[in-house]
Amino acid sequence: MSDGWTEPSAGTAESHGKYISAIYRHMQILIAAELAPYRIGSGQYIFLMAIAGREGITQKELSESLLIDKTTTAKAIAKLEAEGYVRREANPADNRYQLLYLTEAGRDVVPKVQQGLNQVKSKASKGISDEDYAFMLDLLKQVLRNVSEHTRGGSAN
Amino acid sequence: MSDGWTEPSAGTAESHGKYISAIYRHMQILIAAELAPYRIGSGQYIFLMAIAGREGITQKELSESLLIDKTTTAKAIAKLEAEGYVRREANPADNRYQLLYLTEAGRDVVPKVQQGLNQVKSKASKGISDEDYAFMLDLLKQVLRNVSEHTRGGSAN
DNA sequence: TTAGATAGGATGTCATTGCAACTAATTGCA
DNA sequence: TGCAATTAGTTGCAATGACATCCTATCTAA
Repeated sequence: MSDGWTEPSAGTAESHGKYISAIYRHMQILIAAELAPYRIGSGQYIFLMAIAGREGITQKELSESLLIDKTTTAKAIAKLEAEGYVRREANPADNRYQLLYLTEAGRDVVPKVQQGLNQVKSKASKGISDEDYAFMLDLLKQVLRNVSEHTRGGSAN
Repeated sequence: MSDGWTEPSAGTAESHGKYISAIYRHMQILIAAELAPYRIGSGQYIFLMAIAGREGITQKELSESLLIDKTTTAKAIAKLEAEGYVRREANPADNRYQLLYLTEAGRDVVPKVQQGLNQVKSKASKGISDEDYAFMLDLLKQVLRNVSEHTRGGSAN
């Protein structure tokens, strides 16, 4: 649709990449600002919420379900642990891995983080109907499936 | 709906954030791999294409139209210049501005980069009809408008 | 039992990106 | 005219995140 550069039939036209990237960067800023009071960065909240959703999860499982590199996971968990929100517990049956649990402070902060995330979500989805929003999520899921198939971290790391 | 954690009416339910972030990260990887032969990273291609779309643009204008911080722009342009794809020219009327142009090598590489981006786009949009894709883009644009309103870089940097 | 394979993690390095603070050039107002 | 404010761009620093590589613990097979 005329952006300056060409557009032969299907393939060259406007791509989601530009918007995905811009939205991602702005969301990072909004979330970081929202969670700064709890000393939780935009790179950690997703792990905190995932652990809240299933205590006793391992780093490997986190990496797989969030499609994030395991070393990134390791560093984020280390930060959450340093802040006192997450606790590691060696699995007595297999000392190679450690089970992740929330601390008291972690359990206290999770609802606040959830609220902050809701703030950001409601800002971001203003002017979009629930149906349209749900439809967009479905399409984004399809895109994610497509792109994660083509990268190393597609299913594991 | 239903991911493990709560969902009081509208606000807590599944959010685009998770998908945006995962798609962004995987796209970065795909694009970097696609453009590696030309020594153009995932952080530079968007500037190259924007300059191709309007030669003589300034860094300020790039930052505004791409919604990217001006310091990020400065660094990306420096890399493109170091690779010999972009050339800076001082504006004689106002020495604060530098006008950006493609070099010969830049003009040569642009179609190849466009092709690489098309590759990535077609991988990413597999299984999505043109209509649905266009609809998704519209929704993403709305989300971007929403989030960019709330950050410093909303209109400028 | 022990060598090799496997798996969870940790560490070092690099690219992308944003913010604070700075420089240099231009503009505007007294 | 002259100095303060504005504007374009740069530099230093920090956070996010991926990849390569290494360490250690566990498991498998000879």
